[in-house]
Amino acid sequence: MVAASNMVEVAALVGDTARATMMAALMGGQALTASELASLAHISRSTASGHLRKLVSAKLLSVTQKRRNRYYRIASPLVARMLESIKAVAALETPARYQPRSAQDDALRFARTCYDHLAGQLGVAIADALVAKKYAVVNEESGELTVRGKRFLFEFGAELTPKSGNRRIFCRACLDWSERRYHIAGLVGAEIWRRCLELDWLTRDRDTRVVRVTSAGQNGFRDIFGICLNYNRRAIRIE
Amino acid sequence: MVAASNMVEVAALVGDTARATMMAALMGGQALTASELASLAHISRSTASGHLRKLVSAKLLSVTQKRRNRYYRIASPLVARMLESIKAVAALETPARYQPRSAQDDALRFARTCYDHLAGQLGVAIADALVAKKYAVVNEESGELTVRGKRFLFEFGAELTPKSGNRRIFCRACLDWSERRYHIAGLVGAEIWRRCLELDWLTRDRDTRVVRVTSAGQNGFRDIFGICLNYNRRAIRIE
DNA sequence: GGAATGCTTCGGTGCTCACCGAATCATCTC
DNA sequence: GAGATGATTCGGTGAGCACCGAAGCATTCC
Repeated sequence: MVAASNMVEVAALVGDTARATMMAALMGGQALTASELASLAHISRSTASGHLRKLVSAKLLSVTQKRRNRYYRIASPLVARMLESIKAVAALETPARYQPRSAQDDALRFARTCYDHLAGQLGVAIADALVAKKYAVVNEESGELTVRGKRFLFEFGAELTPKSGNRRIFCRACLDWSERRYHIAGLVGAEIWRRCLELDWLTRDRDTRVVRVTSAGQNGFRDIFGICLNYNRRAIRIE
Repeated sequence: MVAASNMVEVAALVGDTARATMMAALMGGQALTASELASLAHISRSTASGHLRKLVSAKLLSVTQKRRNRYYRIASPLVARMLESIKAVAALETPARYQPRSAQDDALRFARTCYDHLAGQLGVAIADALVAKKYAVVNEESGELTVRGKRFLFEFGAELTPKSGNRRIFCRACLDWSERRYHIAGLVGAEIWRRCLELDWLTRDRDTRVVRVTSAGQNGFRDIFGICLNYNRRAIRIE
């Protein structure tokens, strides 16, 4: 019924431990360099390079050159969805030993770091809240702060004046893998994250990118951002 | 972030031409024998047997023994969804050459044969219509006709008296792959299909399992079954 | 019981592909 | 320009696995 040829190629690309490990590492939405991916997958740089070339030419990954490094990332939400669906089938195979593991996944979905800013449900909720209050405009691959938004974040304690000589992008929309919606990156995103840590609203897990909300954060997000967090149920409501 | 091991195994299983061909052949929801699958994939029976054993033990396929034959089928909707998502990614890879192919897929989704009865949106709509009018009870892996349902189908022209010595299942629910809902199989399903052909409501495509609705069928399904077909948009509404 | 059919197991062959190290290319720093 | 860093290309090696035919097992028909 189907032209299976391409399907086979795609599945075969995922069906290798080294490649799958690299793609799994990229599932958080972060971009990583070839060397980082090589060491994560425990293979030599040359081998990794070959794998990455195949993955890019099959459009499973995309690559952007930045300075001397080449950053690889998942090419599209479609690819992420595919990897998730494969994972879902794989989870069926093993009886029930991986349930605790999935709790970790849930935590990652709830709140995690992406580079130097927040992602997951919490990251998306913050972006939504800023948009709802007309503090920001966030659409496909671009983001902007309104004047009122700049004042709001200044009062919140974010330092939004770019350091001299720093060409960093001010505000950018970053597609959230697990939510398939946008959260805020760039200097604005980084400063929100920094300030949340400073205020003890959030803490990081050791060795993972999981972010946890303190009770101070629970109150703070509700009072300042109008975001109601229910960590147990992983539900987020914007008032 | 993920235990990639099983994911790799699953993807590697799909990442082989022979296995993928066999699974693609099963995507219609039909069950096929080992020999049929072997010849479809152009491999020897022994090779096919090995592949099928792996696919079953990985729970991608399930197998049921019936008489001398072993019938293989897709193990769960989750697996079907995974294969679809892989196909979706594979379709991205090639520019736009496979668009016409997808029209064929749409036609299969709309109406197709499954063994000797109807499947696809049309098959599911008929099952829904019979349930809505309390002519049938259809739930997981079982189906039943009410007394009024038997009268209705008798008046429709279906011959529901089983031939003597025939142990065929009378009415059975059959999970529709593309719709993820049930359509009606067994003698009842076969007779509905036979009568629709007899009335010239439906025609088959040559060499495929695609079923097309004639204008007589368009009227008939609306007047007798209360099913409104809009083939262009592939939408089905039950009045 | 004997023949036919459907499927699986076994042993052996050959090809594909993941892997590495060394060399090369490209970019950035001093 | 020299040196450092990041990434790729190339040639060669080894292991895994798809494949087949022959033989064996199970079921059904005569």
